[in-house]
Amino acid sequence: MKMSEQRRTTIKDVAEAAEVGVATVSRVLSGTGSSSPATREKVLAAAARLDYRPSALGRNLRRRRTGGIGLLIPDITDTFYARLADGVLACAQSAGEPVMIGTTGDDPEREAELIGSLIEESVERVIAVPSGDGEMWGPAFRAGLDVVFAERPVRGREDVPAVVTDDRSGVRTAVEYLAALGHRRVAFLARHGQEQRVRAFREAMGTLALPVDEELIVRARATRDSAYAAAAGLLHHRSDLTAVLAGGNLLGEAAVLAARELDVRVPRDVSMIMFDDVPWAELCSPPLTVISQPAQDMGYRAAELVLRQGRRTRGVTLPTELIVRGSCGPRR
Amino acid sequence: MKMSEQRRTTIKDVAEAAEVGVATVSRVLSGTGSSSPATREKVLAAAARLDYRPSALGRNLRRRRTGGIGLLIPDITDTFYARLADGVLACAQSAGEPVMIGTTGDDPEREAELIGSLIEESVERVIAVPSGDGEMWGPAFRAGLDVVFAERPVRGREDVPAVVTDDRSGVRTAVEYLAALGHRRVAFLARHGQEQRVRAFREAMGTLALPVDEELIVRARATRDSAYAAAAGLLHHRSDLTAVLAGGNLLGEAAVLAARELDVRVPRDVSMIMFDDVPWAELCSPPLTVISQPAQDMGYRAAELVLRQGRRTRGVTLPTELIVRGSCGPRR
DNA sequence: GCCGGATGTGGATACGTTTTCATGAATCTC
DNA sequence: GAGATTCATGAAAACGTATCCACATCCGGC
Repeated sequence: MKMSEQRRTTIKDVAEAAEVGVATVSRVLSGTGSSSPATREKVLAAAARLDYRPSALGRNLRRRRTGGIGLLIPDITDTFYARLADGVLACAQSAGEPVMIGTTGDDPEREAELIGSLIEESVERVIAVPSGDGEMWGPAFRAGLDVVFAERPVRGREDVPAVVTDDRSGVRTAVEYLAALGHRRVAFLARHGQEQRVRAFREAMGTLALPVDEELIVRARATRDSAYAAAAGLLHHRSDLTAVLAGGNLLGEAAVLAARELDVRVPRDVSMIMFDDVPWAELCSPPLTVISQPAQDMGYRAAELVLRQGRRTRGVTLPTELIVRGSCGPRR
Repeated sequence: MKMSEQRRTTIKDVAEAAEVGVATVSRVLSGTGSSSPATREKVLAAAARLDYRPSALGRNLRRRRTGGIGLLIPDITDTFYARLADGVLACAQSAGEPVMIGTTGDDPEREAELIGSLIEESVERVIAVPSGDGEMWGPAFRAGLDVVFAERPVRGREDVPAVVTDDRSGVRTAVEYLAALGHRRVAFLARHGQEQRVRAFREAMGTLALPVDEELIVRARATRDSAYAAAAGLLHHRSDLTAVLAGGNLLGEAAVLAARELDVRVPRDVSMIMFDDVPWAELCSPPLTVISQPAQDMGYRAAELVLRQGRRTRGVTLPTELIVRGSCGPRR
């Protein structure tokens, strides 16, 4: 609702009330330069009395940059990205920095639009889960943005710091765990863009001398429908598989759902293991064995990186952890 | 990463390139006022050639307001609020408006800080799930913000439009459903701040001539730990109850978890019904019967309201829907 | 007691845009 | 065809801040 428009108190008002110049007020309030204790006191008192809040608008224009950080994620509804965003917010808010958020839906075009929007707003610091390839980001770098990638790097942009999970180690742990249970026909349910994990999967299978059947590597788009279709197709047509590794919580959800729908019993008929630990993994029956990823931490670290972009910094790789619950059993 | 600083192309550059005044450029580009087709053409060509993007900074300062909308939610990790945020983002992005997001953790103090931050940034339009009472919002109204509340209204601020679910109808539907199954000892697991639903619960029970036992109305804070403690306490100490109504998905999750932990079988020992439909409700066993709320729609509607705040508008109440799955059975 | 440096201060400017206002040209009206 | 009206246009002002620069004051050192 709208109230009466009353002119906002500006730095000028404070200057008059404190009987000093605006420059002095600015210096005192921003802590730059020097000022005598007496005037400092006067200014502070006047500012408090008038309930003065400096306008970010004026400051931004003068500094030619908007404070705060921009955050671009594919889907806020996916708990993984929600936790990532939560980490970013935790760090940003404790630093008093506002956060501008946008969802790309994993669509490079929308990503490009959002990047443009950030440039227009002169947001200089951006954390993004990139969906497009390097060229979407050309304008961003040309505009001088400080970018940190999260979850995935962008090939061809290795110079941009990225905070990612240790995909190779995570996948290897999962595959080794399944192999130890006797599984040989392992399927990988991946999202488009998870090529890193697919490569790691092939590598891990190879290392353990397990057969890599390319038909058991299925890709889906980042929607529930697409994930379900992929999972159902896999379970329906490939009855020789004995274990499924899902590349993310959406894929895992789809796999559990499809298994139930097709009367495939877990873990008796097929074992299941999923990337990303989520609250419902404990709720479904049997509880899901997962490779947990520190999503919130990932966001927090990315925010730290982008906030102190002073010194040249390389990316961070965060560890995964195998959490054994009840969805994997010995090969039938 | 940081690239070389090159002066951003301004409206002045475009004016020179097009051999017109800056005022004309502004008019053409913003579509205000009138201009001859010839000059319009020249300006557009020059702008395109220079790849000009108007700076939101300058515009904001001139207009004395930041575009876009501020969004304040308790917890982005709670899928309900994530879906709400998703709705807001969907509407805002299709209108080309940036969104500044903040999480309050249901803490009035943090909420007040975030409100202050929004005022400082001159964000004029705000959608909020309020945690504090009316007085937190005093400064916001004094600063002339356009506020729309979501999910919950604020008592004492009935003049502020609010987009809420039809709590009374939702609760009544749930209670009637349970009553029809023969349940009489029904517990309500509520979050602090859900007093509206608690009142509706008492009312519905009364209408059906069921006993209202205040000890069966339990409140928790908005964290998983608190929710679990409340649910476990309820199931542990009150073995005479035969049905539990959870006021939100966090509470429902806790109830399912606690029931499993305490070997309480659903629905044989106790029936369960939960506010808010979430993906995992279908995954757990038995699948959870829920009162679904249109969370994403709620966000979208709130965004619509706050964007066309031209004419005085009242709030919106959205309907709920009972989705029967497998977690409710006849009274044992 | 004069000079050089340090220190505190305020006037003025710039940031990039939108909008008001005045001006000149073009079109219309009777 | 003269006056009235519309139309397109650009110069200039404003938005609120940070910072450069010049000035004034004060101090210690010789």
